Amino acid sequence: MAQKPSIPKGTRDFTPDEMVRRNYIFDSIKEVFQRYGYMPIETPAMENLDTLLGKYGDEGDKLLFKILNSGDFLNKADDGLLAQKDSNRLTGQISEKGLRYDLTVPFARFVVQHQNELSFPFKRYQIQPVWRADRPQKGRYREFFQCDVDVIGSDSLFNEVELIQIVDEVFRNLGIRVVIKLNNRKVLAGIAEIIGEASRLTDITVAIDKLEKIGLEKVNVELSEKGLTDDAIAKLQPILSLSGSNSGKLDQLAHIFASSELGTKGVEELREVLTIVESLDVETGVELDLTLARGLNYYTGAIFEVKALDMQIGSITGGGRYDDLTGIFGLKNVSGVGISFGADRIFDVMNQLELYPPEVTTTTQLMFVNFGPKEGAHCLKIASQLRKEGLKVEVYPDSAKMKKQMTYANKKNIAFVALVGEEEMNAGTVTLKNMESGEQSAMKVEDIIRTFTE
RNA sequence: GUGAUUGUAGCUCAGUCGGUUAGAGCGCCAGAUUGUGGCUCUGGAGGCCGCCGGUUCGAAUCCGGUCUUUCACCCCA
Repeated sequence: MAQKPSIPKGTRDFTPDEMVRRNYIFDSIKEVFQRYGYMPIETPAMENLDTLLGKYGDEGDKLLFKILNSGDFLNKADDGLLAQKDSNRLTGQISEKGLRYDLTVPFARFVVQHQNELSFPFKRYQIQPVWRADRPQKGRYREFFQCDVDVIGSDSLFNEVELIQIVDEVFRNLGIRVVIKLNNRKVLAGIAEIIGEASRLTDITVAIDKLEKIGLEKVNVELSEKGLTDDAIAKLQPILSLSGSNSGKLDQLAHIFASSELGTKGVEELREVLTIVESLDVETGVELDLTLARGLNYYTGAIFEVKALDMQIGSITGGGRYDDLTGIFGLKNVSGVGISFGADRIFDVMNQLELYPPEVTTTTQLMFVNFGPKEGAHCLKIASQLRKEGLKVEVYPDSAKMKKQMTYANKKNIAFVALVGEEEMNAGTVTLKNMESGEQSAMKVEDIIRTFTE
Protein backbone atom coordinates (compact mmCIF):
# COMPACT_ATOMS: atom_id res chain seq x y z
CA MET A 1 0.00 0.00 0.00
CA ALA A 2 1.36 3.39 -0.98
CA GLN A 3 1.94 5.81 1.86
CA LYS A 4 -0.23 8.87 2.05
CA PRO A 5 1.55 11.62 0.12
CA SER A 6 2.17 14.99 1.72
CA ILE A 7 4.11 18.19 1.15
CA PRO A 8 6.54 19.91 3.51
CA LYS A 9 5.27 22.18 6.24
CA GLY A 10 4.51 25.70 5.11
CA THR A 11 4.30 24.89 1.41
CA ARG A 12 1.19 24.55 -0.73
CA ASP A 13 -0.14 23.27 -4.02
CA PHE A 14 -2.09 25.47 -6.40
CA THR A 15 -4.98 24.12 -8.43
CA PRO A 16 -5.76 25.40 -11.95
CA ASP A 17 -8.47 27.53 -10.43
CA GLU A 18 -6.01 29.14 -8.05
CA MET A 19 -3.33 29.48 -10.71
CA VAL A 20 -5.48 31.61 -13.01
CA ARG A 21 -6.02 33.92 -10.08
CA ARG A 22 -2.34 33.96 -9.15
CA ASN A 23 -1.32 34.59 -12.72
CA TYR A 24 -3.71 37.50 -12.87
CA ILE A 25 -1.87 39.00 -9.89
CA PHE A 26 1.56 38.32 -11.36
CA ASP A 27 0.53 39.71 -14.74
CA SER A 28 -0.96 42.87 -13.22
CA ILE A 29 2.21 43.53 -11.25
CA LYS A 30 4.50 42.72 -14.15
CA GLU A 31 2.58 45.00 -16.45
CA VAL A 32 3.11 47.98 -14.15
CA PHE A 33 6.81 47.16 -13.68
CA GLN A 34 7.30 47.09 -17.43
CA ARG A 35 5.50 50.36 -17.93
CA TYR A 36 8.16 52.02 -15.76
CA GLY A 37 11.02 50.53 -17.74
CA TYR A 38 12.08 47.65 -15.50
CA MET A 39 13.56 44.53 -17.12
CA PRO A 40 13.21 40.98 -15.85
CA ILE A 41 16.01 38.79 -14.51
CA GLU A 42 16.07 35.44 -12.77
CA THR A 43 18.63 33.98 -10.40
CA PRO A 44 19.06 30.41 -9.10
CA ALA A 45 16.90 29.06 -6.29
CA MET A 46 20.08 28.26 -4.39
CA GLU A 47 23.02 30.51 -3.65
CA ASN A 48 26.33 29.85 -2.02
CA LEU A 49 25.84 30.06 1.70
CA ASP A 50 28.48 32.77 2.12
CA THR A 51 26.48 34.97 -0.25
CA LEU A 52 23.48 34.73 2.04
CA LEU A 53 24.88 34.51 5.56
CA GLY A 54 25.19 37.71 7.55
CA LYS A 55 22.91 39.80 5.35
CA TYR A 56 19.70 39.40 7.29
CA GLY A 57 20.91 39.58 10.86
CA ASP A 58 21.27 36.70 13.29
CA GLU A 59 17.58 35.88 13.12
CA GLY A 60 17.70 35.76 9.35
CA ASP A 61 20.67 33.42 9.36
CA LYS A 62 18.69 30.98 11.48
CA LEU A 63 15.83 31.04 9.00
CA LEU A 64 17.97 30.09 6.01
CA PHE A 65 17.31 26.70 4.50
CA LYS A 66 20.68 25.06 4.09
CA ILE A 67 21.39 22.40 1.52
CA LEU A 68 23.40 19.37 2.51
CA ASN A 69 26.52 18.82 0.42
CA SER A 70 26.32 15.99 -2.08
CA GLY A 71 28.05 12.70 -1.61
CA ASP A 72 29.66 11.52 1.58
CA PHE A 73 29.37 14.88 3.28
CA LEU A 74 30.27 13.63 6.74
CA ASN A 75 33.59 12.35 5.53
CA LYS A 76 35.10 15.84 5.50
CA ALA A 77 33.50 16.90 8.75
CA ASP A 78 35.59 17.50 11.82
CA ASP A 79 35.40 14.53 14.20
CA GLY A 80 35.53 16.79 17.23
CA LEU A 81 32.57 18.92 16.15
CA LEU A 82 30.69 15.80 15.20
CA ALA A 83 31.25 14.28 18.61
CA GLN A 84 30.21 17.51 20.33
CA LYS A 85 27.10 17.68 18.18
CA ASP A 86 27.99 21.31 17.52
CA SER A 87 25.41 21.96 14.79
CA ASN A 88 26.30 25.59 14.26
CA ARG A 89 29.93 25.01 13.48
CA LEU A 90 29.34 21.70 11.76
CA THR A 91 26.94 23.34 9.29
CA GLY A 92 29.79 25.18 7.62
CA GLN A 93 31.49 21.86 6.90
CA ILE A 94 28.57 19.89 5.56
CA SER A 95 26.61 22.61 3.76
CA GLU A 96 27.86 25.11 1.21
CA LYS A 97 24.59 26.14 -0.41
CA GLY A 98 21.29 27.56 0.76
CA LEU A 99 17.90 28.45 -0.67
CA ARG A 100 17.51 32.14 -1.31
CA TYR A 101 15.89 34.10 1.52
CA ASP A 102 14.88 37.10 -0.55
CA LEU A 103 15.54 38.50 -4.01
CA THR A 104 17.48 41.60 -3.02
CA VAL A 105 20.71 39.96 -1.89
CA PRO A 106 20.89 37.65 -4.93
CA PHE A 107 20.23 40.75 -7.01
CA ALA A 108 23.16 42.59 -5.42
CA ARG A 109 25.33 39.55 -6.15
CA PHE A 110 24.03 39.53 -9.72
CA VAL A 111 24.83 43.20 -10.22
CA VAL A 112 28.38 42.76 -8.98
CA GLN A 113 28.99 39.73 -11.16
CA HIS A 114 27.52 41.34 -14.26
CA GLN A 115 28.59 44.94 -13.61
CA ASN A 116 30.43 45.25 -16.91
CA GLU A 117 27.45 44.09 -18.96
CA LEU A 118 24.91 46.33 -17.28
CA SER A 119 24.24 49.99 -17.85
CA PHE A 120 23.47 52.03 -14.78
CA PRO A 121 21.09 53.01 -13.38
CA PHE A 122 19.96 49.44 -13.74
CA LYS A 123 16.25 48.79 -13.31
CA ARG A 124 15.17 45.21 -12.90
CA TYR A 125 12.20 43.24 -11.74
CA GLN A 126 12.26 39.67 -10.52
CA ILE A 127 9.36 37.39 -9.67
CA GLN A 128 10.48 34.16 -8.03
CA PRO A 129 9.91 32.09 -4.91
CA VAL A 130 11.98 32.53 -1.77
CA TRP A 131 12.26 30.22 1.23
CA ARG A 132 12.38 30.85 4.94
CA ALA A 133 12.48 28.25 7.69
CA ASP A 134 9.99 30.26 9.71
CA ARG A 135 7.21 28.63 11.67
CA PRO A 136 4.19 28.91 9.39
CA GLN A 137 1.09 30.91 10.33
CA LYS A 138 -1.65 32.56 8.40
CA GLY A 139 -0.04 34.69 5.72
CA ARG A 140 3.31 33.21 6.54
CA TYR A 141 4.72 30.44 4.44
CA ARG A 142 8.02 28.67 4.11
CA GLU A 143 7.90 29.05 0.36
CA PHE A 144 6.44 32.21 -1.10
CA PHE A 145 6.77 34.42 -4.15
CA GLN A 146 8.20 37.88 -4.07
CA CYS A 147 7.84 40.38 -6.87
CA ASP A 148 10.80 42.71 -6.57
CA VAL A 149 11.54 45.95 -8.38
CA ASP A 150 14.84 47.65 -7.76
CA VAL A 151 16.88 50.47 -9.25
CA ILE A 152 20.56 50.31 -8.57
CA GLY A 153 23.22 52.87 -9.38
CA SER A 154 21.20 55.99 -8.73
CA ASP A 155 20.99 58.15 -5.62
CA SER A 156 18.07 60.17 -6.88
CA LEU A 157 14.98 60.34 -4.69
CA PHE A 158 12.98 60.20 -7.91
CA ASN A 159 13.43 56.46 -7.57
CA GLU A 160 11.71 56.43 -4.21
CA VAL A 161 8.91 58.48 -5.72
CA GLU A 162 8.64 56.10 -8.65
CA LEU A 163 8.32 53.11 -6.32
CA ILE A 164 5.47 54.83 -4.52
CA GLN A 165 3.78 55.43 -7.87
CA ILE A 166 4.23 51.75 -8.75
CA VAL A 167 2.73 50.62 -5.44
CA ASP A 168 -0.16 53.00 -5.98
CA GLU A 169 -0.83 51.69 -9.48
CA VAL A 170 -0.46 48.01 -8.67
CA PHE A 171 -2.91 48.07 -5.81
CA ARG A 172 -5.34 50.35 -7.61
CA ASN A 173 -5.36 47.92 -10.54
CA LEU A 174 -5.91 44.97 -8.25
CA GLY A 175 -8.59 46.79 -6.28
CA ILE A 176 -6.92 46.44 -2.89
CA ARG A 177 -7.22 49.47 -0.62
CA VAL A 178 -3.88 50.10 1.06
CA VAL A 179 -1.84 52.64 2.94
CA ILE A 180 1.83 53.21 2.23
CA LYS A 181 3.93 53.72 5.33
CA LEU A 182 7.12 55.62 4.87
CA ASN A 183 10.10 56.19 7.10
CA ASN A 184 13.82 56.71 6.80
CA ARG A 185 16.65 54.86 8.46
CA LYS A 186 18.59 58.11 8.79
CA VAL A 187 15.76 59.47 10.89
CA LEU A 188 15.89 56.39 13.10
CA ALA A 189 19.64 56.69 13.38
CA GLY A 190 19.18 60.39 14.18
CA ILE A 191 16.80 59.51 16.98
CA ALA A 192 19.29 57.05 18.45
CA GLU A 193 21.97 59.72 18.20
CA ILE A 194 19.87 62.46 19.81
CA ILE A 195 18.96 60.35 22.80
CA GLY A 196 22.60 59.40 23.23
CA GLU A 197 22.30 55.73 22.30
CA ALA A 198 23.67 55.72 18.76
CA SER A 199 25.12 52.25 19.14
CA ARG A 200 21.77 50.75 20.15
CA LEU A 201 20.02 51.56 16.88
CA THR A 202 18.81 48.01 16.24
CA ASP A 203 17.43 47.49 19.75
CA ILE A 204 15.67 50.82 19.60
CA THR A 205 14.11 50.27 16.20
CA VAL A 206 12.96 46.75 17.03
CA ALA A 207 11.27 48.06 20.16
CA ILE A 208 9.55 51.11 18.68
CA ASP A 209 8.42 49.02 15.73
CA LYS A 210 6.00 47.43 18.19
CA LEU A 211 4.51 50.72 19.34
CA GLU A 212 1.22 50.29 17.51
CA LYS A 213 0.91 46.71 18.60
CA ILE A 214 1.82 46.73 22.30
CA GLY A 215 1.58 50.39 23.28
CA LEU A 216 3.97 52.98 24.61
CA GLU A 217 4.33 51.57 28.11
CA LYS A 218 5.42 48.13 27.03
CA VAL A 219 7.80 49.63 24.49
CA ASN A 220 9.44 51.59 27.27
CA VAL A 221 9.69 48.46 29.39
CA GLU A 222 11.36 46.64 26.51
CA LEU A 223 13.77 49.50 25.91
CA SER A 224 14.68 49.46 29.56
CA GLU A 225 15.23 45.70 29.46
CA LYS A 226 17.49 46.17 26.47
CA GLY A 227 19.64 48.38 28.69
CA LEU A 228 18.69 51.89 27.65
CA THR A 229 19.09 54.50 30.34
CA ASP A 230 16.02 56.15 31.82
CA ASP A 231 17.35 59.42 30.53
CA ALA A 232 17.46 58.13 26.96
CA ILE A 233 13.96 56.68 27.23
CA ALA A 234 12.68 59.97 28.57
CA LYS A 235 14.22 61.82 25.64
CA LEU A 236 12.55 59.42 23.27
CA GLN A 237 9.01 60.09 24.53
CA PRO A 238 8.28 63.33 22.64
CA ILE A 239 9.44 61.69 19.42
CA LEU A 240 7.25 58.65 19.88
CA SER A 241 4.19 60.73 20.58
CA LEU A 242 4.54 62.96 17.51
CA SER A 243 1.27 63.36 15.73
CA GLY A 244 -0.44 65.40 13.07
CA SER A 245 0.07 65.69 9.34
CA ASN A 246 3.17 64.42 7.58
CA SER A 247 4.59 67.90 7.14
CA GLY A 248 3.70 68.79 10.72
CA LYS A 249 5.63 65.79 12.00
CA LEU A 250 8.56 66.67 9.79
CA ASP A 251 8.63 70.23 11.10
CA GLN A 252 8.75 69.00 14.68
CA LEU A 253 11.41 66.45 13.81
CA ALA A 254 13.56 69.04 12.06
CA HIS A 255 13.51 71.02 15.26
CA ILE A 256 14.46 68.02 17.39
CA PHE A 257 17.25 67.12 14.99
CA ALA A 258 18.87 70.55 15.04
CA SER A 259 22.08 69.01 16.34
CA SER A 260 21.96 65.78 14.35
CA GLU A 261 23.33 65.94 10.84
CA LEU A 262 22.12 62.44 9.99
CA GLY A 263 18.62 63.02 11.32
CA THR A 264 18.35 66.30 9.48
CA LYS A 265 19.35 64.59 6.25
CA GLY A 266 16.68 61.96 6.80
CA VAL A 267 14.02 64.59 7.37
CA GLU A 268 15.05 66.41 4.21
CA GLU A 269 14.85 63.22 2.19
CA LEU A 270 11.41 62.40 3.52
CA ARG A 271 10.19 65.91 2.86
CA GLU A 272 11.42 65.86 -0.72
CA VAL A 273 9.85 62.49 -1.48
CA LEU A 274 6.53 63.48 0.06
CA THR A 275 6.49 66.83 -1.72
CA ILE A 276 7.04 65.28 -5.13
CA VAL A 277 4.51 62.54 -4.47
CA GLU A 278 1.91 65.17 -3.60
CA SER A 279 2.47 66.87 -6.94
CA LEU A 280 1.66 63.64 -8.79
CA ASP A 281 -1.66 61.84 -9.10
CA VAL A 282 -0.94 59.25 -6.42
CA GLU A 283 -4.24 58.26 -4.84
CA THR A 284 -2.98 55.91 -2.17
CA GLY A 285 -2.38 57.51 1.21
CA VAL A 286 1.29 57.91 2.08
CA GLU A 287 1.78 58.13 5.80
CA LEU A 288 4.95 59.09 7.59
CA ASP A 289 5.41 56.46 10.28
CA LEU A 290 8.34 56.84 12.64
CA THR A 291 7.67 53.47 14.19
CA LEU A 292 8.28 51.71 10.90
CA ALA A 293 11.64 50.02 11.32
CA ARG A 294 11.95 46.90 9.16
CA GLY A 295 14.24 44.18 10.29
CA LEU A 296 16.50 43.69 7.31
CA ASN A 297 19.62 45.46 8.39
CA TYR A 298 20.93 46.45 4.97
CA TYR A 299 18.55 49.39 4.63
CA THR A 300 20.14 52.83 4.99
CA GLY A 301 17.64 55.41 3.69
CA ALA A 302 13.94 55.37 2.87
CA ILE A 303 11.95 52.39 4.08
CA PHE A 304 8.47 51.46 2.93
CA GLU A 305 5.77 49.14 4.02
CA VAL A 306 2.30 48.63 2.57
CA LYS A 307 -0.64 47.47 4.65
CA ALA A 308 -4.02 46.32 3.39
CA LEU A 309 -6.81 48.41 4.88
CA ASP A 310 -9.58 45.83 4.67
CA MET A 311 -7.88 42.75 6.03
CA GLN A 312 -5.82 41.87 9.03
CA ILE A 313 -2.57 40.48 7.65
CA GLY A 314 1.09 41.40 7.89
CA SER A 315 2.51 43.89 5.42
CA ILE A 316 1.90 42.89 1.82
CA THR A 317 4.75 44.90 0.34
CA GLY A 318 7.94 46.30 1.76
CA GLY A 319 11.30 47.71 0.80
CA GLY A 320 13.78 50.48 1.10
CA ARG A 321 17.09 52.00 0.10
CA TYR A 322 20.37 50.21 0.65
CA ASP A 323 23.50 52.24 0.08
CA ASP A 324 26.07 49.54 0.11
CA LEU A 325 24.67 46.06 -0.43
CA THR A 326 26.97 45.46 -3.37
CA GLY A 327 29.92 46.63 -1.30
CA ILE A 328 29.98 43.29 0.51
CA PHE A 329 30.55 41.64 -2.86
CA GLY A 330 33.27 44.08 -3.90
CA LEU A 331 31.45 46.86 -5.72
CA LYS A 332 31.61 50.01 -3.63
CA ASN A 333 29.51 53.16 -3.67
CA VAL A 334 26.53 51.83 -5.56
CA SER A 335 23.23 52.72 -3.98
CA GLY A 336 19.99 50.97 -4.74
CA VAL A 337 16.38 51.14 -3.73
CA GLY A 338 13.63 48.64 -4.23
CA ILE A 339 10.44 47.08 -2.99
CA SER A 340 9.03 43.62 -2.83
CA PHE A 341 5.40 42.71 -3.39
CA GLY A 342 4.45 39.65 -1.36
CA ALA A 343 2.48 37.71 -3.94
CA ASP A 344 1.19 35.08 -1.54
CA ARG A 345 -0.23 37.58 0.92
CA ILE A 346 -1.70 39.60 -1.93
CA PHE A 347 -3.25 36.34 -3.15
CA ASP A 348 -4.73 35.72 0.31
CA VAL A 349 -6.15 39.25 0.43
CA MET A 350 -7.62 38.99 -3.06
CA ASN A 351 -9.26 35.67 -2.16
CA GLN A 352 -10.65 36.84 1.13
CA LEU A 353 -12.06 40.03 -0.33
CA GLU A 354 -13.06 38.40 -3.64
CA LEU A 355 -11.53 41.14 -5.72
CA TYR A 356 -11.13 39.27 -8.99
CA PRO A 357 -12.90 40.71 -12.00
CA PRO A 358 -15.24 38.12 -13.55
CA GLU A 359 -13.24 37.73 -16.75
CA VAL A 360 -10.23 36.47 -14.78
CA THR A 361 -11.91 33.18 -14.02
CA THR A 362 -13.16 32.67 -17.54
CA THR A 363 -10.81 30.56 -19.54
CA THR A 364 -12.61 28.76 -22.34
CA GLN A 365 -15.18 30.97 -24.06
CA LEU A 366 -16.78 28.32 -26.23
CA MET A 367 -16.89 24.54 -26.07
CA PHE A 368 -17.93 22.22 -28.87
CA VAL A 369 -20.01 19.24 -27.83
CA ASN A 370 -18.70 16.05 -29.36
CA PHE A 371 -21.40 13.97 -31.10
CA GLY A 372 -19.07 11.39 -32.59
CA PRO A 373 -15.87 10.95 -34.59
CA LYS A 374 -17.21 12.50 -37.79
CA GLU A 375 -18.93 15.46 -36.15
CA GLY A 376 -15.98 15.92 -33.78
CA ALA A 377 -13.50 16.15 -36.64
CA HIS A 378 -15.71 18.73 -38.28
CA CYS A 379 -15.77 20.76 -35.04
CA LEU A 380 -11.99 20.61 -34.83
CA LYS A 381 -11.80 22.57 -38.08
CA ILE A 382 -14.26 25.21 -36.95
CA ALA A 383 -12.46 25.45 -33.62
CA SER A 384 -9.13 26.16 -35.38
CA GLN A 385 -10.82 28.85 -37.40
CA LEU A 386 -12.19 30.49 -34.25
CA ARG A 387 -8.87 30.25 -32.44
CA LYS A 388 -7.24 32.17 -35.29
CA GLU A 389 -9.67 34.96 -34.45
CA GLY A 390 -8.32 34.94 -30.93
CA LEU A 391 -11.15 33.04 -29.24
CA LYS A 392 -10.47 30.54 -26.49
CA VAL A 393 -12.10 27.39 -27.75
CA GLU A 394 -12.08 23.73 -26.84
CA VAL A 395 -13.64 20.63 -28.33
CA TYR A 396 -14.77 17.95 -25.88
CA PRO A 397 -12.48 15.03 -26.67
CA ASP A 398 -14.85 12.09 -26.15
CA SER A 399 -18.26 11.51 -27.64
CA ALA A 400 -19.61 11.14 -24.13
CA LYS A 401 -23.21 11.57 -23.11
CA MET A 402 -24.59 15.01 -23.70
CA LYS A 403 -25.30 15.46 -20.02
CA LYS A 404 -21.71 14.73 -19.10
CA GLN A 405 -20.39 17.21 -21.63
CA MET A 406 -22.83 19.92 -20.57
CA THR A 407 -21.97 19.37 -16.94
CA TYR A 408 -18.29 19.70 -17.78
CA ALA A 409 -18.94 23.03 -19.51
CA ASN A 410 -21.02 24.13 -16.57
CA LYS A 411 -18.36 23.32 -14.01
CA LYS A 412 -15.69 25.02 -16.04
CA ASN A 413 -17.84 28.11 -16.25
CA ILE A 414 -17.86 28.07 -20.04
CA ALA A 415 -20.36 30.68 -21.21
CA PHE A 416 -21.19 29.21 -24.64
CA VAL A 417 -21.54 25.71 -25.98
CA ALA A 418 -21.64 24.86 -29.68
CA LEU A 419 -23.71 21.94 -30.93
CA VAL A 420 -22.81 20.53 -34.32
CA GLY A 421 -24.55 17.30 -35.20
CA GLU A 422 -25.46 15.81 -38.52
CA GLU A 423 -28.16 18.41 -39.19
CA GLU A 424 -25.86 21.35 -38.59
CA MET A 425 -23.09 19.72 -40.63
CA ASN A 426 -25.37 19.39 -43.61
CA ALA A 427 -26.72 22.91 -43.20
CA GLY A 428 -23.23 24.35 -42.66
CA THR A 429 -24.27 25.91 -39.37
CA VAL A 430 -23.45 25.73 -35.68
CA THR A 431 -26.05 25.79 -32.92
CA LEU A 432 -24.73 28.24 -30.34
CA LYS A 433 -26.14 27.89 -26.85
CA ASN A 434 -25.81 30.51 -24.14
CA MET A 435 -25.25 28.51 -20.97
CA GLU A 436 -26.52 31.22 -18.68
CA SER A 437 -29.79 32.09 -20.38
CA GLY A 438 -30.28 28.74 -22.06
CA GLU A 439 -31.09 30.43 -25.38
CA GLN A 440 -29.78 28.85 -28.53
CA SER A 441 -29.86 29.46 -32.24
CA ALA A 442 -28.26 28.16 -35.41
CA MET A 443 -25.74 30.43 -37.05
CA LYS A 444 -22.87 30.54 -39.49
CA VAL A 445 -19.28 30.54 -38.27
CA GLU A 446 -18.87 34.20 -39.32
CA ASP A 447 -21.80 35.13 -37.11
CA ILE A 448 -20.16 33.41 -34.15
CA ILE A 449 -16.96 35.35 -34.71
CA ARG A 450 -18.98 38.55 -34.86
CA THR A 451 -20.83 37.65 -31.63
CA PHE A 452 -17.57 37.23 -29.74
CA THR A 453 -15.45 39.97 -31.24
CA GLU A 454 -17.87 42.85 -31.42
C1' G B 1 13.56 28.59 18.13
C1' U B 2 9.71 29.08 22.86
C1' G B 3 4.54 28.28 24.55
C1' A B 4 -0.31 26.72 23.15
C1' U B 5 -3.73 24.47 19.50
C1' U B 6 -5.73 21.18 15.59
C1' G B 7 -6.29 16.46 12.85
C1' U B 8 -12.72 11.64 11.50
C1' A B 9 -15.19 10.57 3.62
C1' G B 10 -12.97 14.96 -1.89
C1' C B 11 -14.93 19.52 1.42
C1' U B 12 -17.39 21.39 6.14
C1' C B 13 -18.22 18.94 10.45
C1' A B 14 -21.14 15.32 14.29
C1' G B 15 -19.59 11.00 17.07
C1' U B 16 -22.48 10.39 24.52
C1' C B 17 -19.11 7.08 30.00
C1' G B 18 -13.85 3.39 26.30
C1' G B 19 -18.34 -1.11 23.93
C1' U B 20 -21.48 -4.43 18.14
C1' U B 21 -21.34 -2.68 11.35
C1' A B 22 -18.08 5.25 12.49
C1' G B 23 -22.53 9.19 10.71
C1' A B 24 -24.73 13.97 8.34
C1' G B 25 -24.74 17.95 4.76
C1' C B 26 -22.34 19.36 0.41
C1' G B 27 -19.58 17.27 -3.62
C1' C B 28 -18.68 12.83 -6.82
C1' C B 29 -20.72 8.55 -9.95
C1' A B 30 -25.17 6.25 -12.11
C1' G B 31 -30.41 6.26 -13.31
C1' A B 32 -35.28 8.81 -13.91
C1' U B 33 -34.06 11.98 -19.10
C1' U B 34 -31.25 8.07 -26.73
C1' G B 35 -29.53 16.01 -29.28
C1' U B 36 -29.48 19.73 -24.14
C1' G B 37 -26.41 21.51 -18.11
C1' G B 38 -28.24 24.13 -13.50
C1' C B 39 -33.75 22.30 -10.16
C1' U B 40 -36.06 17.70 -8.28
C1' C B 41 -36.34 12.41 -7.12
C1' U B 42 -33.98 7.41 -6.64
C1' G B 43 -29.73 4.50 -6.03
C1' G B 44 -24.31 3.91 -5.45
C1' A B 45 -19.10 4.49 -4.50
C1' G B 46 -15.95 6.54 -1.11
C1' G B 47 -12.77 5.95 5.86
C1' C B 48 -5.70 2.31 8.55
C1' C B 49 -10.70 8.17 12.74
C1' G B 50 -2.94 11.99 10.69
C1' C B 51 1.17 8.35 11.85
C1' C B 52 3.94 5.16 15.52
C1' G B 53 3.79 3.02 20.16
C1' G B 54 1.40 2.14 25.11
C1' U B 55 -2.85 1.06 28.66
C1' U B 56 -7.22 -2.27 28.17
C1' C B 57 -10.99 -8.20 27.22
C1' G B 58 -11.99 -4.04 23.88
C1' A B 59 -9.45 2.59 21.63
C1' A B 60 -11.86 7.48 16.75
C1' U B 61 -12.44 8.09 22.27
C1' C B 62 -7.41 7.40 27.56
C1' C B 63 -1.67 8.03 27.79
C1' G B 64 3.29 9.05 25.33
C1' G B 65 5.92 10.34 21.00
C1' U B 66 5.91 12.23 16.09
C1' C B 67 4.06 14.86 11.84
C1' U B 68 0.53 18.52 10.36
C1' U B 69 -2.85 22.93 11.10
C1' U B 70 -3.91 27.36 13.48
C1' C B 71 -2.41 31.11 17.20
C1' A B 72 0.89 34.12 20.42
C1' C B 73 6.09 35.36 21.01
C1' C B 74 10.33 36.14 17.78
C1' C B 75 10.74 37.81 13.06
C1' C B 76 8.64 39.02 8.50
C1' A B 77 6.18 39.32 2.65
